[in-house]
Amino acid sequence: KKFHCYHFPEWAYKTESSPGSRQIQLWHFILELLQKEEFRHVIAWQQGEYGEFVIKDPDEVARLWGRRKCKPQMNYDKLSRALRYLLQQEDPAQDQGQRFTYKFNFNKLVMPNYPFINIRPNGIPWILAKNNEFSMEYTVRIMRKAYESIKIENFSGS
DNA sequence: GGCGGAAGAT
DNA sequence: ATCTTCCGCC
Repeated sequence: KKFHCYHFPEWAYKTESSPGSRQIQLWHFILELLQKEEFRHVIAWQQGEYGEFVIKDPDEVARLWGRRKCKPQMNYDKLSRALRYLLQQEDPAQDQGQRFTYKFNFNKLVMPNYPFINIRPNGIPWILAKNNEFSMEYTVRIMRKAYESIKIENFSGS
């Protein structure tokens, strides 16, 4: 059976890419679950638009989130409220989704958290080359590499 | 189930 | 700022 999944760059899944030493952020936690095979019955990428995912077991996702944040009273009602805040923030014009489905906007949500990319207030990214000097060419090369790993890939499996 | 205002926590 | 909690409304 063929299905597709969304490839986000590896670094996006890593805990270290969560900004600073702050607490785990919701988008990052969701991405973590999405990445792991063992949670595919709980949450999974959805076919459709890029970044779309379905929560198959709302209670379980809420339980895991609550455990991670040490909030034993967490439930899907509260989790979904947080998700609504999160996704509204990245795309206020987002349509009301289907049941249990949400959509990440990778560029707006995850890209600003790329650990090596600095974003100026004007939105222009920059990366320092190894000699500690700014190079637009280097910046563009790294950005392109990051974007290339963002693609939909077909593969076989169960 | 899903939405979003309002207030509270960190 | 990023949720958490609570809740009325559809």
